[in-house]
Amino acid sequence: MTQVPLTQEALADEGLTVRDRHALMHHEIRQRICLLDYLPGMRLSEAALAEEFGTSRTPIRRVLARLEDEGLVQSFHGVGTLVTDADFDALEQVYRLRVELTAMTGRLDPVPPDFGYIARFDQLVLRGAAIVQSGTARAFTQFDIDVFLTLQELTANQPLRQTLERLYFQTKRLWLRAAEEAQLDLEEEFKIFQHQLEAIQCALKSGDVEAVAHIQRAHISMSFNRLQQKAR
Amino acid sequence: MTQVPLTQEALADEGLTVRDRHALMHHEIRQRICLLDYLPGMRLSEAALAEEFGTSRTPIRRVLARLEDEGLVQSFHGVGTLVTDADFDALEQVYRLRVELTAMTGRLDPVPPDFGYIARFDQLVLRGAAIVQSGTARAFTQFDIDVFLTLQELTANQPLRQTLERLYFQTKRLWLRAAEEAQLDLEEEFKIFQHQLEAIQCALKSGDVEAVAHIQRAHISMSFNRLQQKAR
DNA sequence: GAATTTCATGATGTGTACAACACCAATGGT
DNA sequence: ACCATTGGTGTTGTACACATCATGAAATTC
Repeated sequence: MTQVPLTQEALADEGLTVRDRHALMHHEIRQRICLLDYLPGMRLSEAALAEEFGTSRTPIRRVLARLEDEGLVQSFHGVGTLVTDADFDALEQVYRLRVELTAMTGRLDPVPPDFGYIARFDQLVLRGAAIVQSGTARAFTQFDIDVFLTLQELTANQPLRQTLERLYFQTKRLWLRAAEEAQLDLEEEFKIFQHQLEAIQCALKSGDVEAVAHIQRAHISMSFNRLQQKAR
Repeated sequence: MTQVPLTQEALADEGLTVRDRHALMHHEIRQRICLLDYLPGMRLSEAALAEEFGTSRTPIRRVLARLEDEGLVQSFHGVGTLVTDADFDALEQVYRLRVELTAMTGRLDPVPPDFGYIARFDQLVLRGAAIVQSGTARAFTQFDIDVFLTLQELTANQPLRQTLERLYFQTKRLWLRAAEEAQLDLEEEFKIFQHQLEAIQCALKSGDVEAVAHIQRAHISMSFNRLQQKAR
């Protein structure tokens, strides 16, 4: 798989509204931060990003301002826009809130999965099996993001989804960072995640959205515990 | 109490960093929306706001973009920036999430109140008593905002506070709107709120932050129920 | 030689002109 | 009389020049 400049192509596409272009750039930069392409502390140049995305600084600044509100970057006048440090203690609060909110997805406006959804999830399980056998930490994270976004569809509560998305991307960096520092047993992590996927798959087929939420909650909580253990 | 142009004075103050100016304008415009100075559907002119705050459109646009992320306004190219409609059904989700999250403030990183905090809360109770006797819906809402922000200090969990603040300002308009449409018994609402304040005061003095959270939760839930009843 | 000052450099923040777009009223044709 | 077209007007979105600020290296002074 080669690194294609998909963002430039996508932005060159016509028929995109202003909102879409903004969302695309936001999504792309956020993903780069969470995949550690942009490491914590790294300086993001507005001018460089503007050139890359084929626009001026103004739209880029709007995206960066949003990312700043979301806690992923921080701008300093005269210095630059820096990727925030994924501090463990500070993110513990985010993790704990995520755990509670995830459990809530089963109670607040759950969406019963239809056949198409279950089919898509089956595809994800297959893709996960491939990663267990031969996958990098980065590919796994990318996969984890896709799974998360798919599971988000099971809640119709928009503010809950929006909040969970913010929290997810704030914490996700922590895992990948620990993995790259070899603090985590990658193979074990893959297997655990795959087991979780299969459990969710089972719950989905019985239409039990609340069970899906509980499985997720347990997984997030345990994942954080493993992280906490290895960090000390 | 006269309408003083406090924002212009505050913005004219030196020694304010860029962040502070941004926060001031954000706070001011958000408050105007929630106090229904800017009614749902009303068009906010960037140029007019820029002139009022003594700046150019650029910083105003940043504030409006943030308000758009928070769901209070929505911008349309070539049309304008409109205050979002406080739709009841859509905000029901927000209300329900608020109820759950408020209960969580007692469990996630509660902050035991010190003597100074209790003293400040006593002041609030006194101020509330004055509103019960002779207060407008607007003054009450302003008071409610201050109480909310004070109670927020009882949680050290930053993301939880940030989330609750978003949700609070999204729903607060609904109450004031119903009150102004005379759907609510104002005097009754005042008394109920004052009773809640005194209950919280009692809980604070025994240092039971979790009880404070539960009282809040119950109040928010009941307040929404009264709103729901009167709306039909 | 070390401390201090100065200044060059590059970053974000701001102001402003212009482009893109939506709305509406006036106008012309049918 | 009605409809389509067209242009005027006001809005948000974008590009760019400039202001403001922080940083570090170089020059200067003691």
